[in-house]
Amino acid sequence: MTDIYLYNTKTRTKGQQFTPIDDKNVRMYVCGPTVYDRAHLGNARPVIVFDVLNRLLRHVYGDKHVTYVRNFTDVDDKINARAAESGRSIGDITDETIQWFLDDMGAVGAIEPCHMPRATAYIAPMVAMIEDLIAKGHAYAAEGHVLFSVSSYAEYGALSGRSVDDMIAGARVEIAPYKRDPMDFVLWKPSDADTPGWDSPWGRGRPGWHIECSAMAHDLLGAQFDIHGGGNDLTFPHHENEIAQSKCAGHDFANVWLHNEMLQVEGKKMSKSLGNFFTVRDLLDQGVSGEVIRLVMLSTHYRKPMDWTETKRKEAENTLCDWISVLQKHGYSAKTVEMLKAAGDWTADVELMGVLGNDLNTPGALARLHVLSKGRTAEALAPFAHGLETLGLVSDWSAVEASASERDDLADWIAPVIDRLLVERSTARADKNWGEADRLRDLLNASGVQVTDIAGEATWAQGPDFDPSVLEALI
RNA sequence: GGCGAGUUGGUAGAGUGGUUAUGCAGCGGAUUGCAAAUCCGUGUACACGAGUUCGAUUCUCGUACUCGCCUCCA
Repeated sequence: MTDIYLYNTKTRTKGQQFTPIDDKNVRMYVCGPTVYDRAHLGNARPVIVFDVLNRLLRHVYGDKHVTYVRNFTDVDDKINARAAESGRSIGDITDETIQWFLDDMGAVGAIEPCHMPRATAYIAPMVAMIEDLIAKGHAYAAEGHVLFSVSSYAEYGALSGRSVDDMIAGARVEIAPYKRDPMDFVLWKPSDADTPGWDSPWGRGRPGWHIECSAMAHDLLGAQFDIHGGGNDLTFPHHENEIAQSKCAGHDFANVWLHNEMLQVEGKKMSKSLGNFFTVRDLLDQGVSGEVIRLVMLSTHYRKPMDWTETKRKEAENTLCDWISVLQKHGYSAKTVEMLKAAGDWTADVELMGVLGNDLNTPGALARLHVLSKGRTAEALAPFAHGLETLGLVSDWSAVEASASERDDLADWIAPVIDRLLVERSTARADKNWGEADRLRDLLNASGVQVTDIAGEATWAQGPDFDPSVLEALI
């Protein structure tokens, strides 16, 4: 069995081996998106990171023994603003955005979590939790708001390593007349007639952001669960506040906290003002495949800042192309994989899984894949193929087979023309007319056709720059 | 100001108290009519200073620089 070690933000160490509370039901909660717009590339990082962890946990504990929850925050002032400016209903916007998110994340190979709760479906548990916090003296109502009293929780700041005194000195906190303490944060806030609201003991209103995750995690995973994940920008205040709420409500909450580092683009923070802001959908539309996006993401460890660059995109495209062609050469298809499974040859590479289990060392796992890809037979390549599938880089083996024969999709005139040119070249070569032979080869290369000579036999394949119009112009 | 992370060879990027990361690029070789493709081989690396140690890129402390968060942006 693969041992798993995870860096726990709470203890700031990789520490001891991961041991689930219940190995028949390993539970993980990851903060999902606020649904008001297309997911940008940075949004994809935690999705992919925790998808890898989900796959690893399933590998180790079994598909049936992992519960993965990722929420949708579908009540938020940004959504309200988007609705107001577009004139569309909030429901329309959130429904559409959720579908976009699922499509885009599916494209980068993310398996859907077991549960994807919407915050608006959990208002009642949130209200109940807030009432409980008030009853226990950790929260108070004021002017239609309910606030969490930070001073009532002695360990506030433990996750992020901050002290309340320091933060107040920093003075970047919102001062409001209804707050007893500037650090107190909102659990419930009043809604006017134009904003979505639900009836509550404190009047019509809507929940604060932090209480959503506490309530949904509790409802779906129980008072104590194994892993809580998210981007490291959420460490404070979001996760700190979740912990305060849940602990004060009497829940043990998450054992292990994981945070991925941020994503940059060409060395700079992705931002609209720098003009380097783009969504996952933008890349897909440009023809960058989801697998390529995923491979680039996996090439940097999740706890380090990752830089998205054009160079990396290109390299990932080449690597993926090489890997797939290795498998195609050995006739990989859905049937091949089935046969390997039947023969008991569909096994994980122990070293690869070990590397992955060591705090999700995906760059190390990719290095191992490079080594495994040197296998000489279909059987010898099984751990390689298995590894590709485990990392989510290949999900459909019949597609691998299909792309090997995509020559069939070319226009009818192309293949015969290329074949004729190759025959002419063979004749020239037989006559030792090297000038003519090379002219024909250069012509094919110029149009992006790869000519490969093996044992005197010439074959061809479309290169990445294949352009039939160049071929047409040259003949 | 507070908190945290990082600094590895041309480049990307792992890792380790003494032993080959890996990819790309480069160089050499096999192969080829010449190439391409493929295969094999190959590197001068661990910011700086001090300390611990038989031995540190790897541990400790300090310095410099970079970056992130503290603004309900993952």
